[in-house]
Amino acid sequence: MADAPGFELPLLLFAGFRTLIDDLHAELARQGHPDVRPAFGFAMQAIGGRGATASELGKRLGVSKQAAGKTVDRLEQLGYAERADDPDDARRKLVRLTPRGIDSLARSAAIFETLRANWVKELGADRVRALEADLRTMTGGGFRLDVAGWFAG
Amino acid sequence: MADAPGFELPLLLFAGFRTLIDDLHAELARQGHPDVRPAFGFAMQAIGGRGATASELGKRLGVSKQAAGKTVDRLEQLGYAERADDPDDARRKLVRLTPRGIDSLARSAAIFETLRANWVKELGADRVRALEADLRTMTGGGFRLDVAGWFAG
DNA sequence: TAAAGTCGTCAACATGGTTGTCGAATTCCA
DNA sequence: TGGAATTCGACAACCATGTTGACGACTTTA
Repeated sequence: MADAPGFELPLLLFAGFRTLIDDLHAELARQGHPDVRPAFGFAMQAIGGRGATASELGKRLGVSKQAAGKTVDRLEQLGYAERADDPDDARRKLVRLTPRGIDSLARSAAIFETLRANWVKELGADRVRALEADLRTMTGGGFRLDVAGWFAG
Repeated sequence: MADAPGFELPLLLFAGFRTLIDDLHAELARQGHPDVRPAFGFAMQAIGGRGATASELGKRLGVSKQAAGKTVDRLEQLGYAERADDPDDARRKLVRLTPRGIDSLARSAAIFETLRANWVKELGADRVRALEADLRTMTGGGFRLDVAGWFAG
């Protein structure tokens, strides 16, 4: 059997990514978080449990502080994050996840475990481990969390 | 060694996709196509050698005909596509790739072969074939060509 | 031939990215 | 210690891309 054409490799990788993210959000919606968009999950992950300022968030996501601020606006509006004044530095405003935001992150982590377990059941643990190892080799393991802007430019 | 946490799997898949697409566009830029954005490559692929109407393009990309029309505007503006009246149906306008558009597609195909060959050199042909086969298993092989809108919603 | 459907476009809007600017607050250093 | 440099968050203007809704022009169909 001939090798697959080269252009299939990126499409397959994206299809895998997309399948996992779509499954995650379908299950999140079922568990009470129908408003979480993929972009929000990435942003909340970047905010983390200890909170972050808009500038820090921008650096972590690879976007400008202004763009990060807009994302925070959106998260605040949906009840997943809130802003609080920093008592030590009056310029800063600390963005923190609300209990609802933390809940969605915890559920996401659990769902990702389930989804990976599905892959293991389907492909076998060795193949999944090999797939992860190979991708780590080819990508250097540096995770960039910005997605939307990168594609459209 | 413990298994990787579940959330790494999608990040690794996306990192692999992104690495390939970034490498493609770096090389495309070197070969005289610095203006091609990832989204344009997908759109041109969807237009194909025989051309398409804006409505068809929208269906293939999974977006509205209006959004497809805007993408065509952009491709036209950059010299990668052109619109022509359909002699058989005065409502329709056929979008066709210009020679420059066709050139960028041909170069993309060649570059993807080179990139896959790099993966084979690094990982071995068996591992790359296994990776492709596993991803085909988990995704059903249905390629969706819309990317940008899906993520941000 | 009249009604229904399709095609492309325009308009209005949402989202999310960019750069530039700015006042306020903090840090640095001579 | 006090002025200069830096940093933070916000505002504005702009671009790119998506959405719906509407509409005129043109088929297709009943």
